[in-house]
Amino acid sequence: MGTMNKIETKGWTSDTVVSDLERAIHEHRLPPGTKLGEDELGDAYGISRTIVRAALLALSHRHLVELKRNRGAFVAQPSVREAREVFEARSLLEPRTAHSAALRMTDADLRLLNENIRDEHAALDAGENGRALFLSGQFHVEIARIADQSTIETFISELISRSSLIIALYWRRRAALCETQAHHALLDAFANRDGDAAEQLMKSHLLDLVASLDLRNVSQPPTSLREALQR
Amino acid sequence: MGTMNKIETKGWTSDTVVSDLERAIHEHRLPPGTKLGEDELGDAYGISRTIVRAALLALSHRHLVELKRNRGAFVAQPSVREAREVFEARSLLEPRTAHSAALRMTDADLRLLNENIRDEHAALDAGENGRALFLSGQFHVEIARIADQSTIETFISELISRSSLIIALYWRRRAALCETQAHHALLDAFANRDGDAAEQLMKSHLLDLVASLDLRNVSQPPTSLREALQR
DNA sequence: CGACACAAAATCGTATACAATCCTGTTGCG
DNA sequence: CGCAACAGGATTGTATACGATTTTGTGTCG
Repeated sequence: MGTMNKIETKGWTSDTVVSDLERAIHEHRLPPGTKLGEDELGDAYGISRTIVRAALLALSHRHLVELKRNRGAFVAQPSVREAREVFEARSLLEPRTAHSAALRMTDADLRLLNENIRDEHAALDAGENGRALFLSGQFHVEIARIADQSTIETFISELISRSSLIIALYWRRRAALCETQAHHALLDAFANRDGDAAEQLMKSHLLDLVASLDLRNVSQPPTSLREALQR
Repeated sequence: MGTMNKIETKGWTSDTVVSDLERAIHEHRLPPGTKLGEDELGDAYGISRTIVRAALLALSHRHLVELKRNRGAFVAQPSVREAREVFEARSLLEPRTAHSAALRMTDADLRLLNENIRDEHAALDAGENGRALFLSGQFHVEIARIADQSTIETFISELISRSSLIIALYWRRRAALCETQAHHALLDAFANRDGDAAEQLMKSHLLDLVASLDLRNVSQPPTSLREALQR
């Protein structure tokens, strides 16, 4: 367990490390609370701590990693409070953005979204739950891209990644097919260029998501004895 | 002009440097396009380039600074496109947030907002336009704080700072008193705990702001010959 | 005189060295 | 035997050194 293979693809820059780590976090290969040692990451990617620190700094600005002074970097563990805030922000941004996207939707965009849903289904069938979760998030980011709002896209992208952490911590049900259903309904609205329908569907989709979480405040700060054994 | 005094307050950490620079940018003491040399900043604050780079990285993540590889860091110059996007994002976030804030408003909050408006007016009278602009932005951030949504507050705070850059680049009118008027109207709605009114006022306030900008696409990429002499 | 080539200076990119802090295991004392 | 003090090791924080790239200045040739 102490060994960590080197990723010999070479050419790792700060940004690519960020993308790689973000994806690993998003796919739950790096669960909340995981320690991200600087030397360890440096060895893994074959780069010095300088680049690693820049990457960790970037991830901390996106609230995916928590930096504790003189203690190190850890995959973030969003609180119940933070979870509610993230979905509140999403509910302000995503419905209206879906509306805009529906009006700008091209056939190529529709094909892309369709492929996304197909891949997600395939991943689920193959038991690759992490990849499915990632693709599910990409669906939402893609909508912001189609809406042609890169600033909002940046925000949504961050919120999606944080949502993945929230799901890792607070997911209740195990039935995961509700996701693809909602996305399929959205796709129909997009195909019809029906902005109002898309907006409404996105709104209820987000409500369903929150409802599928267990956000009761019970045992909120249980992570008191130094993060409850780091996990 | 080549001299730069050292800021001898000591105890500069990465975050405090970020705050200091962000405020300077927000107040237009550092106009868009200004070069932020690493050695220069390091000397100014009495810290090494390591900390400076961390600060510049943070500012670049907030889109207040643009990093050009092997060229250096520059105060960002938002494009017309980006300007529209920023205000689109604000129009999605701020009205509903103002609604929430109105319902949670305490008397202490009202006093704070009132003081803010008073200070802004005083700054304007004293000819401190930069400080007035900063306070004007703080008004909006404060609303998000009162709404008790720190995630949204972070987004709005970034958008406000970026708006300051946009104003520096695209401001049209010189009459600046429209600002305090709108804020005063909002304060009234807050005092009445009237969420709907606050939401509506915020929405039109943002529309007024956009209307006061000159966002015609004419001469959009005039900054072609290496940023048109860096300014 | 103008254009190109080359050299020098300045600035950024990355790695590494050293200091500071924290964690852990051990020792000594009550 | 239990607890506190201390020492060793590990990890992060910061500064600095060095290499890479860009910019700028200079000289030569057409």
